[in-house]
Amino acid sequence: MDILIADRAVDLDDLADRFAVSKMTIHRDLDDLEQAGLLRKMRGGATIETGTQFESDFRIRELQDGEAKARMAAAALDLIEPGMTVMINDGSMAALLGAQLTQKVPLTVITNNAAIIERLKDASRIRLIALGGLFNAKFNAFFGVLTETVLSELRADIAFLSSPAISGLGSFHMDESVVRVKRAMIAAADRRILLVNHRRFGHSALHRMADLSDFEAIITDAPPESRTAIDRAGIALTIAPPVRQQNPDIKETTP
Amino acid sequence: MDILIADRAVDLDDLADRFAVSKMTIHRDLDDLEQAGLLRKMRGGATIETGTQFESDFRIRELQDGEAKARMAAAALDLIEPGMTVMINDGSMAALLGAQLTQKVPLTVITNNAAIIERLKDASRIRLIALGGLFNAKFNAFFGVLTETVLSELRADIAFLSSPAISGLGSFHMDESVVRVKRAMIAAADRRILLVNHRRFGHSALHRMADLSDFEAIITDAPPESRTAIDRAGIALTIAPPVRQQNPDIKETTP
DNA sequence: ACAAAACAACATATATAATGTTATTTTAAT
DNA sequence: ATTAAAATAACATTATATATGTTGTTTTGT
Repeated sequence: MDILIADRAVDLDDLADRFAVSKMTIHRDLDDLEQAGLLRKMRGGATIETGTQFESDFRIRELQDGEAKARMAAAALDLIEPGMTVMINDGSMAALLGAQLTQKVPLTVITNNAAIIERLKDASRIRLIALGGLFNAKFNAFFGVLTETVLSELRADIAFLSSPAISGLGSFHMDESVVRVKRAMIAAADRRILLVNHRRFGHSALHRMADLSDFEAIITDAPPESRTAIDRAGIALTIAPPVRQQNPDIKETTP
Repeated sequence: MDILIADRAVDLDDLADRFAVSKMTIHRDLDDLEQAGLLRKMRGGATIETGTQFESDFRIRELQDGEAKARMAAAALDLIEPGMTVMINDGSMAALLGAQLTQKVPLTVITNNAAIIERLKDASRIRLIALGGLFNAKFNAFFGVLTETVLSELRADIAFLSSPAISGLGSFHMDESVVRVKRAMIAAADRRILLVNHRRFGHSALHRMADLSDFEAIITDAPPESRTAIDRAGIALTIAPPVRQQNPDIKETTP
């Protein structure tokens, strides 16, 4: 998917070559991704599915930058102590962090993220408070008035938010109902942390979600260039640097 | 679990014998079941978990009477028309009905049942409103103040409730927070239907959940004997009769 | 103190999933 | 219509995950 997003199209023979597998395997994998609606198979390769603007689909996003996300999740995990009440929003980055919460039990976890709910349901020593609401398949989470109402009655020690677009010192989102829930989370938490992938910098979107100064810290894998404005504004920045692919002992950190 | 429910206790050596496996395998399996809270390991065997009175755990129940449940679900489904807002509570019976809701789309479904949420998440033409709350692993659903609060702001055309204990003209439940959510559902629906397995008749429990007269109809697979009192009280009763086990073409109806 | 039971650690077996191979069918360009 | 590349189907192979068994050691209740 990374290659496909970068090049808009991939060649089947080339993929078989790169990954050192047979063409049949590539065929099967592309079939699966087509089935999931992530690409369109063409004779000799595949192209990105039309309508999938800038990697906006969560199913694509969760296949991207797995390594960097793991680093960011680890950095976020350092801020969590057993006994805390932790709030986490929608998104694949958040889902990854959510899955690792079992390392910090006992914990109370509040989330509208369906992936996290499913994952933590049967975890021991985790009080799981699911935020209900109207299910949104695109973001794989629950939103709406119900969600916002419930959030107004809750309080968390720390909230982890993520954002698809960072521009200047603001965070943006394309969906109004998502923004409202994120804002409700910001209002319901004592400490607020923003998790943001380097790809998100320099993008904007219709709705302003928050100012970066609303957050106690920002965890990112962004390269130095993107961060100067933030540094200047004096916002704490934790960097989980993108990992050099050639390093063989990376894999041990992926779960 | 069947043996355990029948005999109240099982012997480890005996189990290894019956299933023709090593004692170590029995040890491990019993460990898993203990972990799941279904039994208590004792030296030389296991006993049924205290508090698990009469097969009360949903994980046990969902292994029982699959066929009768399918019939009851079908009867319930007849009451649902496309376009309705349907509310469904916790329980394995309810989960089975929930899974079949895709046959009546478009539909708005409101539920606190984790199995139904998971199942209907990616169903098309179903607006899924999940009731949040504190996750309860025993009942595989969400409960608590949050759930009740949210329910007070919702309204459904029809609600399907289930009950673990029917005694006389009353319905009972052992868990207070479950009762509160079920009551909130009763209050939030225009029409109310009770689904009740024949095993549940003649049992009672600490908390009264509702009077049978609160329901427009009761769907059951109970034999005539259990129902005389209900019939006399003039409550509508739909019977989905228990299926004769010897019929080989039963299985095709189980999903 | 001592058998029986429980457990841990490793070995083996079984089941499941992923990948590869080969033969056959489909496809697009001539 | 012909044909070579690509796609597919069916089966073989390999890898991985899961379940079970074995052995030796520790714990437990009498």
